[in-house]
Amino acid sequence: MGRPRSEEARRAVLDAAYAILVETGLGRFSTEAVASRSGVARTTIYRWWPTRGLLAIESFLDAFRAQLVYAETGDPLTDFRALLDSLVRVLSGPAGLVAASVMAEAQSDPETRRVFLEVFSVPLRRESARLLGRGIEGGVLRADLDLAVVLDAAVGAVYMRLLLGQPLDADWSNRLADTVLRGCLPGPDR
Amino acid sequence: MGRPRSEEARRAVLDAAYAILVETGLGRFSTEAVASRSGVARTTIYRWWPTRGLLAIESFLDAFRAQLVYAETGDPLTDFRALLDSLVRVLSGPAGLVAASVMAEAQSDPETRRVFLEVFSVPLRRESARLLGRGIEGGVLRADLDLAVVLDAAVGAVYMRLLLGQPLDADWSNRLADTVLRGCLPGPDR
Amino acid sequence: MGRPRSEEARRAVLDAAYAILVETGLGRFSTEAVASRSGVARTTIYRWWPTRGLLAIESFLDAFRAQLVYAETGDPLTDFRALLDSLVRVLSGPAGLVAASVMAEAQSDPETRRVFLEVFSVPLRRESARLLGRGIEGGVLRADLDLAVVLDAAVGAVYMRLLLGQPLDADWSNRLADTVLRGCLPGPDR
Amino acid sequence: MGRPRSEEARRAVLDAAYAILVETGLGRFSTEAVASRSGVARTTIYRWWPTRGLLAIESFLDAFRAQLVYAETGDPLTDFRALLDSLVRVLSGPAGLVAASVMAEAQSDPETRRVFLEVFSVPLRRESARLLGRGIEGGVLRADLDLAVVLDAAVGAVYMRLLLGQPLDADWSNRLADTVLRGCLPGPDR
DNA sequence: TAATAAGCGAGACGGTACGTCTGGTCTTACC
DNA sequence: GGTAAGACCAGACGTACCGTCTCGCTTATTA
Repeated sequence: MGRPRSEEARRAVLDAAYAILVETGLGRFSTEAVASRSGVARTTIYRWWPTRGLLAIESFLDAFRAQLVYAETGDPLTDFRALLDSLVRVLSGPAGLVAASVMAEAQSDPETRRVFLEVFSVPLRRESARLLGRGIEGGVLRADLDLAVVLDAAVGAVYMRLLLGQPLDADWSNRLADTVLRGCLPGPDR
Repeated sequence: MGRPRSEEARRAVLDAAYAILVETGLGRFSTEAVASRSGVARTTIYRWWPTRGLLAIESFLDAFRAQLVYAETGDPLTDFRALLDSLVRVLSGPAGLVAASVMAEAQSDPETRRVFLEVFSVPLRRESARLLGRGIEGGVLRADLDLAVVLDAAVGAVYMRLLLGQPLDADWSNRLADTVLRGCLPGPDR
Repeated sequence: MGRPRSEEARRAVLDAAYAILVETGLGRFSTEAVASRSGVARTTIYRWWPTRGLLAIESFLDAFRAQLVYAETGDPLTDFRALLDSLVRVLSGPAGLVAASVMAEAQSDPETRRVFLEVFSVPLRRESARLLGRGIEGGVLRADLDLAVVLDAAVGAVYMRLLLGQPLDADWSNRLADTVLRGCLPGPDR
Repeated sequence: MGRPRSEEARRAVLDAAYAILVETGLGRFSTEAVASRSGVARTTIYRWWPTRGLLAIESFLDAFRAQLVYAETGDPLTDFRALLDSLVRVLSGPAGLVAASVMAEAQSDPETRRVFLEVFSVPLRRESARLLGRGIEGGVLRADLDLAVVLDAAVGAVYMRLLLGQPLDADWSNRLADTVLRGCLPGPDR
């Protein structure tokens, strides 16, 4: 009952949060700043986003979702490359700063880490694993592939460059895919 | 001239900073807390460590240095595995939490990022690259290896698991080395 | 709109400020000390009293007001003596220390001086001048009295003894009135 | 034994202290500021002037002494007027700000008050009292004069205007002398 | 003429208080 | 019952000075 939640306020908060993260990073990302920028009262923000981290995550996902391409050409290797490339492309833009902010926040707030894993990291891994799995089934990838570790290496490289502030671009993304996939091809142990 | 810097105070500050980062992470890592725990005056801390991040880095390096093994058996691949394993072993302990804190801090303080890169990341890469380079010279690794990307993948995987709070252990470290090195061996492009 | 100001907090601050000034003088009169003694947050104090001096003045006036007697017997000379006596009596007590503190503070803060003049000094002079004016009208005081200077002499003597830490008592107050008024009586220039 | 005190340092400190008090008042009068302005080490200042107040007093007296005229024309009333005028003239200049600062400091430091009384206030009163005393002896002033109170009124008026930031000039000084002396002349009690 | 004792500049140290910023919580009025 | 406004307590921020404490260097006196 009572007055329904204001969608207007929700949008204003998420937009302001995203903008602040993109423009100035975590440093100036305070409830105070979001409130003043969005014109929404601080109390209202606290009501719906109990912690800074959760607000950051939501504003990130909100902007990130649907930007990631889960294309399906039939060729698992091509699809995997495309997925990696898509990830890199998105993270090289403003959303990258927001993602990095969320990971930083996660270091001091376990709840933020949990939600980040759950809503972003795990689904991404699941999809990637599915593609590689189809490669195995199709015989284009080694049957004894250590899937988890391959994904750690591929995705970890992206995260690392993001967090260290090193450039992410399509060329690098291709070289990453080359390097990772080369170890996944079938063939004799040399 | 003037009164010489107190080595005692320096040690107390670094120890307290390290302990706080290990025990409670960045959340409670304030100059205030370090001062009160170390018994050193807040002004003294500011005199030597102008920002939180630099204090975190120094306390991390101080504890990290010499824990990392740069062994040299003559076999570059074995040495590379040992280095990776050593990195994982150190980061799986308390120093890992401190490293993660520093990386988080680096997201909001460019100076922290710069120093972290300079004093930790770059030297580690340099050493790793040297080992792989010797493998190429010796013919046990492909001549056309994309060294930079291989290191991104190997080290990135470690960073990622660290930051996402996922376990780092010797078994995983070995599997990571297996996976990474497999793609580096010489052989026909398949 | 918004939450209304807490009268409780206001009282606690003024009382604590007054008590500190009385007990230890300006030396230990810090926002910090008032906050800790009153139990009111430092930020709340800053919200309402932007400077130390204004807080001191308000706590002084708050305690001083209504202690000063503006009696009216019909005889202006008697009333003037009573006013002077009343001033001396009040300033010889705890409020005297607070008044002295405010005057000291006024030496380094023009705003404090301005407010002190406006809310304390000027009204006191106005009332005194009114009494003496009625004496002139009634013919008991010289018509060519230099009112401003007479008040400078009468009130200045009180201020001076207060600031130099010399005793203020009824006997002295009477002698002061005698001395000042003697020069104000009508009579031939001798 | 040992190295003798540096007169150069002493002068530099007193000059700097005086200049600071004149230019910015007590607000910026810190040992730090005096040290940095004078080029003398902070420790050296503390060696010779244990408290702020004593430094202020010394720098004041140093500049004030000999500015005050104790002329002696033979006519005590004229001499008294001259003394008052001289006091007003000196205090209306830069030394006035310094004197006011010292009195302010005296409110939080009893030692400062004691020394101020001893080296400035008491000698001034003594000289003034001597002049008025000669007036009584000569019969130009009432024999039953309340000397202490007359001086309180005369000097107090000057102090008060100084501390309240009100102008001190020769005209006012003459009117003050007129007003005060009028009550001191012999004649019937009216 | 060397030792020595005090003065001095430099600058670190443990502290206190500053005035500001932000975090969360609360209370009130309005919608 | 949601929302805006804004007060409240709490506590960290980075800075300015405080008064004390080593230091190493300088300068007279005295042995």
